[in-house]
Amino acid sequence: MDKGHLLALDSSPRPLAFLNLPPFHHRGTMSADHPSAGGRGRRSSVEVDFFSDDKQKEGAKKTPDPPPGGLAIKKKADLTINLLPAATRDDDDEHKMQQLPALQAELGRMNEENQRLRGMLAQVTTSYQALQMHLLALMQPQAQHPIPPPPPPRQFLGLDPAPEEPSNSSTEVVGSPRRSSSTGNNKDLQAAERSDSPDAAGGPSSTAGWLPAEGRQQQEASMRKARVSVRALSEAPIIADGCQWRKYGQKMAKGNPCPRAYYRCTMANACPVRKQVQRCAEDRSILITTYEGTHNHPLPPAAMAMASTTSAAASMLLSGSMPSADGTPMTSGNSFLARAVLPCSSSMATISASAPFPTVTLDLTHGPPSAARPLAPMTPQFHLPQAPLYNQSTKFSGLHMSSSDGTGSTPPSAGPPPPIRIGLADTVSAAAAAITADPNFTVALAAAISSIIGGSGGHQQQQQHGLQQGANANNNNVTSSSNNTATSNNTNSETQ
DNA sequence: CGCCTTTGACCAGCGC
DNA sequence: GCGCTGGTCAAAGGCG
Repeated sequence: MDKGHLLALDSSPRPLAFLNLPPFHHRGTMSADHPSAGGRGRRSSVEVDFFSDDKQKEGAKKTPDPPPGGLAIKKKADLTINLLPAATRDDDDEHKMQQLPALQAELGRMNEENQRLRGMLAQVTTSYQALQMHLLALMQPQAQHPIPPPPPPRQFLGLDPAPEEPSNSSTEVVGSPRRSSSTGNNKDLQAAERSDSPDAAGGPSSTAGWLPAEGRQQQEASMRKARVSVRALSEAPIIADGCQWRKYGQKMAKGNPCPRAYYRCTMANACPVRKQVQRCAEDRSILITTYEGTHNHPLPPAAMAMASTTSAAASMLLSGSMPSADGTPMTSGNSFLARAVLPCSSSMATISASAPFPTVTLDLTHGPPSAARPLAPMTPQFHLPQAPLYNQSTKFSGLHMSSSDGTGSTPPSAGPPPPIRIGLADTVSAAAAAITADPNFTVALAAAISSIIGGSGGHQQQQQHGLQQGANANNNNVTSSSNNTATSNNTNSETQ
């Protein structure tokens, strides 16, 4: 791991905190549109401190004793800029003095950039919340509904940004799932489960609890269940995501020689969460796992990584995929924002606008987009120390939107609808989820940010906060618990 | 004995 | 209406 490439002499074992942005930072490209850039900053560095809170402390620790009476370039500047051997010698003061103004100016610019990025992050967070509120408003079609009651606080993780308790809900069951439940001994339960799943657990109906029945019907008719499909390189028959799953069926899907296995969560009695596991027909090393529904029970820490990731993805989908009449999801605003934040992304998240199940596909199988490529060697894989989620050669890449068939079996680039960009806030959510899954995602984030400097910056914890505020307001314990080790994955079935 | 997987059958949606 | 397909059920059997 060539940390030096990225960490800018930060030898601490902490997750990425300094982002050694591409050269344009040092050329002032980033500052071109920033009138305030230029040489006022005191504490400055070529490092862009996305995580300044920690970093400021760290920086203070690292440089407890600034050079006495000497150069104004202190602290982190020494760490990153004074790499020239000549500049480190006392007898080369003249050289230092020559460099000083330029260095100061550069440091100032960097500081400004840092501040600006932090400001952008705040804006992103704010925008996300605003978008989410806007989404909620949009989800009330012509219903002069009073201010919706806030979703009940939950500790559960799932695909629903704000799900409601699935059980003992007195609200009528509205909207029909993709198909009515079949007959059978347990069909009533199944029907109730399915009805609850979209209503209470399924993302699209997450807000249905407080929507008028008509509005809910419309909403469900348009959005139904949200799905999150994860494509990961894995030799294992199944992705260990920390949950307990029970296989209840297996089918041969059309167009894929590999069977599709159906699992349901068994961590709680009536947990509506299900997942499908299938190998990619084109590349059998790729395991496609599609999640559907929301857990109605607390999750072990190991499961929270995936849950938060899928939750964020579902949120991304739901908040950006309010289908229009022609089924086109995503508002133009979202698209614009997404373009702003992830122009470099190419293949991380895809969204399927196709009914009946809007689906987000997280493609963890590709290398990083070109913009992040220089950083790629830093994080070839996303190992999740506390959870086995991504420890199966899972790779992360960029974010982008396209269409798939909703089953997760279609490659992200496939599908008739044109690529759709995800919303900025959703991107933040997804990014935050990924960060939750693995701190190394900051590398990719850094690359994304650095490549689109006019777009967004990020503070890891703030993004996580944003995720938890928006993508899943209920999984506040994701971050804190993600450090715990849990090996509760008892999934041992095989797809093939 | 309980939990799980396997697997054939069944049902519903959808397209023709 | 029919066939295809996806999704689910449930009996049977395996395993610890």
